[in-house]
Amino acid sequence: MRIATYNVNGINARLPVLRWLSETAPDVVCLQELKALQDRFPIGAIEDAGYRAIWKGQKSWNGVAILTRCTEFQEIRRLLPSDDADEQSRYLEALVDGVLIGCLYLPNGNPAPGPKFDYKLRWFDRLTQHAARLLATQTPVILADDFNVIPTELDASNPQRWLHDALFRPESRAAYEQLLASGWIDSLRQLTPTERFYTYWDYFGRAYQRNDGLRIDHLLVNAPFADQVVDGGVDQWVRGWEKTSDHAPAWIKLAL
DNA sequence: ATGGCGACAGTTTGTCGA
Repeated sequence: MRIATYNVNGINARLPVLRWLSETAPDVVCLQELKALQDRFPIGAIEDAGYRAIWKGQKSWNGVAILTRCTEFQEIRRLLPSDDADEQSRYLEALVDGVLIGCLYLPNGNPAPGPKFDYKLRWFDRLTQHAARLLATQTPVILADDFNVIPTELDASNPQRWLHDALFRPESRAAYEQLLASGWIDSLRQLTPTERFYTYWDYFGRAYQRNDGLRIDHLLVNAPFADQVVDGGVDQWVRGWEKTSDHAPAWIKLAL
């Protein structure tokens, strides 16, 4: 089973998403930043591409979706627990052929410090609490995300530039480390322990052409199933297409 | 700390993202 995560930066501005789907055909796809109301999700085009989908839209911002070509496809939850007042569309969870898939879009958190950074850390705490419950299941679990966290200095072309940014501040990195320590493996980093590679390049200044990027989109797997991850990578060339997102798709392949 | 660029809302400028 091949599982991909892709922050599309506006699903309706992104015809390249359909091209990427048809050319790479992942079994499961987690999308973030739909930037579309619920009834503006292009379900017809997605189905024409061979996928079923569940999605959670929102006006202007955020929005997440899970797409699959697999047989078993059951929505589990549409909200991250512990804050009923949180109205931002950032979490979806589904069971796909025996694998529990969490699709999430962690808040950016800038400017930091400030209320947006506080919201990011609170959201992260709720995620870590929920992830602990998921660890109790005996099934493989994949958390596929735009995490908006640069985990280490190996994950940015110029780490110094991001020292005071919400993506790289000590609190954000500590929250990510704490989540991993609670029983999760950063699967792409496990496959490629020492090389720099990125999933995001800013639109400005020909950042992609200069390979001035960040690794902020991650696929976490619960530790007991980490040895099932047999391959993975970033479909980096998609970032070079016209009218493309500022992120590139990242994916892993599970042996099961 | 700013810059710079792109999407969206809904009108021409503001907000947000990373």
